[in-house]
Amino acid sequence: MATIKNVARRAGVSVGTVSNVINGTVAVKGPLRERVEEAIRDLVFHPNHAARSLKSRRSHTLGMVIADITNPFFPLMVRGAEDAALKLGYLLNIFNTDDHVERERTVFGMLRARCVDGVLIAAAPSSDPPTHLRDMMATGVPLVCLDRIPADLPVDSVLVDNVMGAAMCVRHLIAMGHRTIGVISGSPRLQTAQDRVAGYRVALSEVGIPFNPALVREGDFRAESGYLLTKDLCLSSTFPTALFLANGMMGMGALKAIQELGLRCPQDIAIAVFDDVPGADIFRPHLTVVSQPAYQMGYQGTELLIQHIAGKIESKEPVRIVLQPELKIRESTNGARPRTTTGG
Amino acid sequence: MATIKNVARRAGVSVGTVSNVINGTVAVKGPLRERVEEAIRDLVFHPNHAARSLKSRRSHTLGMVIADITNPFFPLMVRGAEDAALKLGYLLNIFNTDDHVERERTVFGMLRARCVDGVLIAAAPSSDPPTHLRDMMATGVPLVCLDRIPADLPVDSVLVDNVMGAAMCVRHLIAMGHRTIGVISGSPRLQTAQDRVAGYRVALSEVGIPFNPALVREGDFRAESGYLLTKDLCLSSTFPTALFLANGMMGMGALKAIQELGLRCPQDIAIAVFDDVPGADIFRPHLTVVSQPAYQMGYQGTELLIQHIAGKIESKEPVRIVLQPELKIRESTNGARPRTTTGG
DNA sequence: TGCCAAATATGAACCGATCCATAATGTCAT
DNA sequence: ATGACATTATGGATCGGTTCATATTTGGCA
Repeated sequence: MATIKNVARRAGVSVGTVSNVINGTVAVKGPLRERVEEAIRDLVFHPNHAARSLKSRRSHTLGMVIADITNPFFPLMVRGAEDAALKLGYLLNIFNTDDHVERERTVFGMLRARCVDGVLIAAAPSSDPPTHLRDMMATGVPLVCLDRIPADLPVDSVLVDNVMGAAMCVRHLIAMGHRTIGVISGSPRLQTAQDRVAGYRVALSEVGIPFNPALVREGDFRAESGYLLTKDLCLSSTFPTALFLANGMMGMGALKAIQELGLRCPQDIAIAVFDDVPGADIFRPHLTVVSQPAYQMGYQGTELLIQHIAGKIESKEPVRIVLQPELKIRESTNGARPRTTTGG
Repeated sequence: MATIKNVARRAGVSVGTVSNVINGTVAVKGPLRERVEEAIRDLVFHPNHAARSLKSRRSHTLGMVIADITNPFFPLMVRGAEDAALKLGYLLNIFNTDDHVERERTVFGMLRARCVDGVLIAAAPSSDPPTHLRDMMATGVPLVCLDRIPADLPVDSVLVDNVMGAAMCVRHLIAMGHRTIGVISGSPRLQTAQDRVAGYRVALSEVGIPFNPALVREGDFRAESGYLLTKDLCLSSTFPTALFLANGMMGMGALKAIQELGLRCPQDIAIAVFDDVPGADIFRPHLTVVSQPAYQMGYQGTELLIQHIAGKIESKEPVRIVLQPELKIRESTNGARPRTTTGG
């Protein structure tokens, strides 16, 4: 591997000059510059990253901490973050924690040893105070939280407006004439799940429909629970004409349940889902969803983080970027009025 | 951040001794060792990674080059690689190239600058000779190819036995009594696609069924082509009783086509698919598949790479690990004999 | 033409580890 | 007690960049 000294010798200049050409710290002009650039090309010189970050104390590397890349929500987010990072000259180190706080702590130790310039994290839900996040920030390493914010931590974040997304879904169902709308939520320990139920209630109250606890089921964001609870709800006495599922996997489960119950969708029961699902465009009926801008979340989170690193943000207040989900109306809510209104 | 000098001063020893304690290069004994360890703990000392790799010329970092993390095949592979890397004290840098050879070249430049100790790559298909791979190897950076091997390159690799997997699928269909078996393949430019058709032919020839070109359709590994070609094949004069789809996305498309044609699966037509698909366990009929050990591929590829880095492999011959796919018999081929045999 | 300030190039110190030649210490036989 | 040898600790050179104080060149003006 060619070093900066080789380049300097070949170009007949000092190492300092080569460094200046590379970094543009000081303008190097005319023939000198050309000779240096030629030498760099001839020797296929790549500045040694270790040497560079040793002296400059910046690694041009970001840490990204997520639960699990095999969870279909994360690849898009990671891709967005990576595209932004690469565009701005940074590189991403990805770590899976499976939502274990202990793994998070371990990972943070590594990030520190590697001198990452900043950290993106979709933090694990935890009742403990997030001391490792706080410590990292105290060390002066900028942090951006994606999707979830730990309680009581003044930190930059990029979020989806879960309340709004859920409300968009339910408003749409209401606009289609539904009045008896069931909801299958996630664990109330997750802020995300709480917000989506809140959005459901907002939409109902806007048009004066009273909240009916008998129409609510608490799931766990997995297909199986969507399947079981949809059956449960459809076989109960308060039979809904429409269903709002708080996440995509449960939406798939609901679809399966409805098929097995011999119900037609949307004629017998309409379905709207929070979160798009791979394969949703293959099976009938195509699901009406609000889709989360996961790619955007990764991309904008990374931009924000790098702005902080570059010191381009002076505000002492934590920055919060709230992204709007997008309602995609498809077959599962469309083309039929509810039974109770028109007889479907 | 504490440095090794701080630790040395605090423990009242030389920096060399601290280094020896950390790396175990030379055994440091008794009270000295204890004092050093205590100082390390007190100062929460993490050796600076940049300094370390500058001097030692090893970064304990691997590059991983894939097409696109949002393609559902890759997350499992990445997760496998990451788990193996972390276990062995390495860290993974992931790069998406979208299968563009030019991006691959750019990425290889970065990998070089970062002094990665080795590279895992699921190489983009290309007609050009893979000079960047060759150059990287010539520089002494070990390389392991995953899933696909560039032609004419003697390189370590971990592969799935595509011929065998396809043959397993088709043998199973034959065992269920089918004789007229259609195949929807991928682009013949992909070795993978070629191999899967080869496996199809192997299974047929084993039992003396002649190969019938009229039963073959060339798809492109996307759901849409599976959908269109399944309709095409089912409406053609050589109506198959069973179908082998060369990848998962096309399998989803086939399922949709069959539903729309009003055919029952497996009674009217059986389906077997290469490659598992997310959501395959939700929709009926559940698809019979051979699933690729993507996690294993990442994990074992990384182990192999690190063995090479550690110089534990002396053989000059490239190592090739061939993983066997697993046949998962589910509803789409089960529980019914083909029409032509039993009248279904 | 000569002088001074501004602009530009130089090279040595430095970042924080590793590693090796050398020094110091310890062990044992004589 | 002493020399010979093995064992262990030391400290300085080194990796390849960046950076800044200093040296050199350039250009404008009297």
